Order: sequence, then structure tokens, then C-alpha cells
Amino acid sequence: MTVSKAAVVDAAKASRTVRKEPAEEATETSPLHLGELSELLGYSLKRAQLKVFEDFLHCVAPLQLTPAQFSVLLLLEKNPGRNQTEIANTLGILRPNFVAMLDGLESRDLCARARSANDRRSHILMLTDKGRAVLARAKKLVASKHEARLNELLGPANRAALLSMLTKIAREF
Amino acid sequence: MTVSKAAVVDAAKASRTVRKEPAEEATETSPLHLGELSELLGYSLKRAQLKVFEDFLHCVAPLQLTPAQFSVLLLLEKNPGRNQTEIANTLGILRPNFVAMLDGLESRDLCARARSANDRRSHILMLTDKGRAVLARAKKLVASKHEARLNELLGPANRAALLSMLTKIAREF
DNA sequence: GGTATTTGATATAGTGGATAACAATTATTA
DNA sequence: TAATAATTGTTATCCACTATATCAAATACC
Repeated sequence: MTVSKAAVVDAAKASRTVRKEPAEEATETSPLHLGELSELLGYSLKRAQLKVFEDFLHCVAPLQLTPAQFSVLLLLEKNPGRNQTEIANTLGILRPNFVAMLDGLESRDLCARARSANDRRSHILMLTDKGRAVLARAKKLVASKHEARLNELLGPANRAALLSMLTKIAREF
Repeated sequence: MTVSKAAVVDAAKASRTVRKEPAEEATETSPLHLGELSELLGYSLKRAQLKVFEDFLHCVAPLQLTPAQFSVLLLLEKNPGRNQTEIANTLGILRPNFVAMLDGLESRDLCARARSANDRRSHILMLTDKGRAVLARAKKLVASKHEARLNELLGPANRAALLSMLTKIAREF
């Protein structure tokens, strides 16, 4: 009955797990007016992004992969033999921060560093067999649970239009 | 206020300020294949959000307002007399983290805390005159520089459709 | 051969987000 | 009414992510 506006997270959880804890009342005050906030593209963009990432984490939880880690694995699969700088750059990750990230993936035996024959400074990156297997499972989870849910909410045409505009902003803005 | 110099940032600057620094060469290797990354909605969502926030920062830089601060001022304007918990909750900010944020705004005399008469625990929040003035100027900058640029890139109809879908995801996903 | 650049790495700092706990105050209820 | 629970603002603290400077090793450039 009481619409809990307390936490966005709770609303999300409730949407897939109906729970009826009476303690979740949260003093019923009149809802606030967003005003021009609802016309601010950046605001909706941020809120939507948090929701999507949260759902991604949830869907791929059994594999313990973050969106960033998933993007690295995807990139390694399609671009074998690249070094850390190249992978990090195309993902917008700074090289210093990419080191710890790779350490994590490598310690889980999902990818491996190998010294390049041409340039002994750089590390060639590649997926391990386990990395390929985990990535394959992750793809299935993302497609069947995560993206499918977005498709259901927006419809295929709208989803495509949304993706197109977001890509345009990301590239040309 | 730190105008970062990451790769993404440089690309953005280049899009509005054509510069020809020969040092910006960056070893010309063949571009990497994004693969299914370009079909991942969350990925484009995140990259687009970073771009939009970056441009917001740039457009409203003379007023030294972050997107989060701007959203607080907007909310205070449309909802005078609310307390910290209410404002923080509707913005998805946790109360502990909202304290320092308010400290910053209050120290700049953009808003003020006042003890409530009914409930002496809570602080009633309101814009100061300076806060109203700064907000008015910020709105003009955002509309004329930031949102106008998005409109120019997408077109009014597409922009409206994008906002609609993002809002839907933020609320219903 | 000497200088500059690149690569991976380390250290470090800043920021945003999250939880636990606390005093003061208010609400509940026994 | 007295005792207990809940709420508010706050502090402290932790974690994740981001950003910069710097380094040694290796390579590229004159």
C-alpha cells in the first residue's frame, strides 16, 4: 500500500521479488516535485545507467563478473594479441587502473599476459580456456536475462533506437 | 573542477575545438573491434552518461556546480521546507553522504539549514537569495549550452524519445 | 650513441557510494 | 506515565573507481 520511495534499489528488488515487509513503511509524506529535473537528460541518463548496471550485476552474479570485467573479456575475445594499453584505451580505462583489473582477471585464470616477441615492453593479452568458457556463459546470461528484460520493457524497435542514440552521444557529443 | 585529460576527454574537446597538436598522434595501430560490446546497452549508456556529465561540467563551469549540486538546488527550489532525508532520498543520495554535500552548498551560501518547529530533529532546507540567483544562471547555461547541444545532435523529437525511454528505465526497470 | 618516447607498474590522492554507530528527539506501546 | 522503539542529522570508516606523477625497462628517433 505504502509506496516506498525510500530506496531506488528496493524498488528494483521489489520488481522481481515481491516482498511484504510491513516495516518498510517510511513516513508517508507527499512525494516531491522533480520539476525541471525530469527534463534534464543527464539526470535520467545517470539514473537509468545505475539501474541497468545493477540489473547486469544481478543477472551475471553466478559468474562474479562486473560490467567492466565483462567488457574486457569481450574485447579480448574479439582482439587477441593486443597489449594492455590498447585494450585499456578503447575501454576508456587508464593504464594504471587497468593493472589491478587485469591482476584480478589473471588470478582467476580468465586471461593471461604474455611478453611480446617484437616489443619486450608490452604484454600481449589473451583469454584462457576458462576465460572463454566463462565469457560464453556470461554472454548467455546477459542475453537471456539482462538484455531480454530491457527488450521486454522497451520493445525491440525502441531498444534499437535507444542504443543508436546513446552510441551517437558517446561518439559524437 | 578537475578537467581531466583522459583519452575520452580529449576526444570530446576535439569535437568542439579543432586542434592540431602533432603530439597527439598516439601510435597509429588498427582500431580494435568492439564486437558485441556495441550491442550492450549498458556499455553505451555508461559512455554516453560520462560524455553528458562532462559537457555539463564544462557548460556550467563558471558557476562551479556539479550535476549533483545542480539537482539539489533544483529540488530545493521546487520543494521548499523539506528536510535533508526527503531531499536526499528523492535524489538517491544516502543521508550520510548528503551531509558533506550540504555543507559545501551552505558554506557557499547557496542554501541554508533551519531547525524545524514541529520536529526539532530535522533540518528544513531552503535556497538562499544567492542560491536562487546562481540556480537561475545555471539553468540558462544548461539550457542554452548543454541541452541545446544535445538537441542539435539528436534533433528535438529524438531527444524527447530518448528522455522518455531513459525515464522509463529509471522508473520501471 | 644519446635523447626522447612508450609500456607496464607503483604509489598516491580524490571522489562517490555504502554501512555502522551515536546523541538528540519523537513515536509507540505496555 | 514509563519504557522501548524509531527517526534525524551526523561522524567515522570502508570500498570501488578515477586521476596524476613517477619509475625502470625497452624501444624509437636523430
